[in-house]
Amino acid sequence: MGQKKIPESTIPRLVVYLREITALANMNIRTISSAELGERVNLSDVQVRKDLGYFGQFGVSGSGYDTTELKAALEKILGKNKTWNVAVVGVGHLGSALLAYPGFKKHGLNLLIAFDSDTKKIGKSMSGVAIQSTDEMPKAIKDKKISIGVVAVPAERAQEVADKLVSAGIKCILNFAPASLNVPEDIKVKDVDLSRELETLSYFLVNKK
Amino acid sequence: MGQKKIPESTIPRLVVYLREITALANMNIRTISSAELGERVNLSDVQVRKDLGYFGQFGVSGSGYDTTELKAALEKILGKNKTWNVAVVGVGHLGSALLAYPGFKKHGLNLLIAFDSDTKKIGKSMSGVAIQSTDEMPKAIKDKKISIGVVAVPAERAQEVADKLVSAGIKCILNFAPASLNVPEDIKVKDVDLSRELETLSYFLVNKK
DNA sequence: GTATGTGAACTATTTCACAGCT
DNA sequence: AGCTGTGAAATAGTTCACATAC
Repeated sequence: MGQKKIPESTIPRLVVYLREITALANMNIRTISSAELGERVNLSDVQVRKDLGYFGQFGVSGSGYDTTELKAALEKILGKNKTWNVAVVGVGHLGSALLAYPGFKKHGLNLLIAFDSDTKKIGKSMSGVAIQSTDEMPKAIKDKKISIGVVAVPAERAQEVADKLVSAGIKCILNFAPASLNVPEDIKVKDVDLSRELETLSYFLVNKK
Repeated sequence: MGQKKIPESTIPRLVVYLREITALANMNIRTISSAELGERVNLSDVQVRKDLGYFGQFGVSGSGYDTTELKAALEKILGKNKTWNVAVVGVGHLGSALLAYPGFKKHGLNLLIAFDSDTKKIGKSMSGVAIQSTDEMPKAIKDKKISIGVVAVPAERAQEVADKLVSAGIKCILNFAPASLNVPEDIKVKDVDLSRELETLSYFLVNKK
């Protein structure tokens, strides 16, 4: 029989649990209850148990969760034992900051190539990542088995870049452009949209009691 | 009678509508239907109408929405006629990129001060923003009427910075640290957490059919 | 006694279906 | 005819309540 459907919102919470559990394990804390864990990450004890419950039974009644066990389980669930190849498209202000960002490697993501259409940049390399012409994208993405494309181009060019990434066989897109990308159902898009966050805050400030 | 409750998730969509409507108005397109607008931002026509419906009746049966009218209405709703003062805490790699980011001003947010604990930086200024000692935070935040605090310090220091911001009277926090901040109910926190996004993508790649 | 795991109840959000306006 | 606005239905997600395990 099929496992019950896992809410979308559970996944980012698992990431948060893993972060906290890792810190606890490093402090040599052996077990933790769902209530304590929840308190540390501002979630209820039930939420924690429900989220974990979608993936198995990791706890021990009466004492809680073993931190090293739960850490291992969460790492497995989140695919931290696997690595994926990443390409960044657009080496402007943001793009070059991303090339220097250590977080990709830290999360099992190999930033293998960058693309740009500026001939002054093509052929050079930044933070150890070679910059190629956008024209070479389809071939390079296939050759290097890239699964994640990072869109760091201006909004006007974002859709066209997304189309190219998709047709080259990318599996998901991390989109920094303030644009709504249109992609096939089976492609996952994660928007990182600072303007959106800022205006949401502005709404909150205007409308708070 | 009170207006029906507005879903949290409606607000970021309003931002997206405004972005699209602004582009349409600039292209001298006068009216648009909810179906067309929805198609452009990958949402259903009903979703668009429901979202707008929480704030009033902006459309005309049979023809759709007047772009300039809707633009004005959305700008009002999102508080784009107001401005707010912002302080950035932590002038490291990310913090200094934020000081240079033009998006704050573009969205009506005045980045007035930055704080850091590094004595080499204190007293200097970057991208036109003066850097003060973290010790001066409470007073400076009150004096300059800062409503938004941006947390750009390492995870270990994030909670302590958040506490200081809150006790200084800040209204909301934009948190770039990979940490779960604990704040009073009436303070709005927006997390911008790249690690979280990256691991979510990793989960997606591992678990896709 | 303490804490997990989980159906059932509840709440939030989205989608449907259609009445009503231009 | 074309499109909005909105109650009602459906779906998704969270919280409650409690049986069960240590």
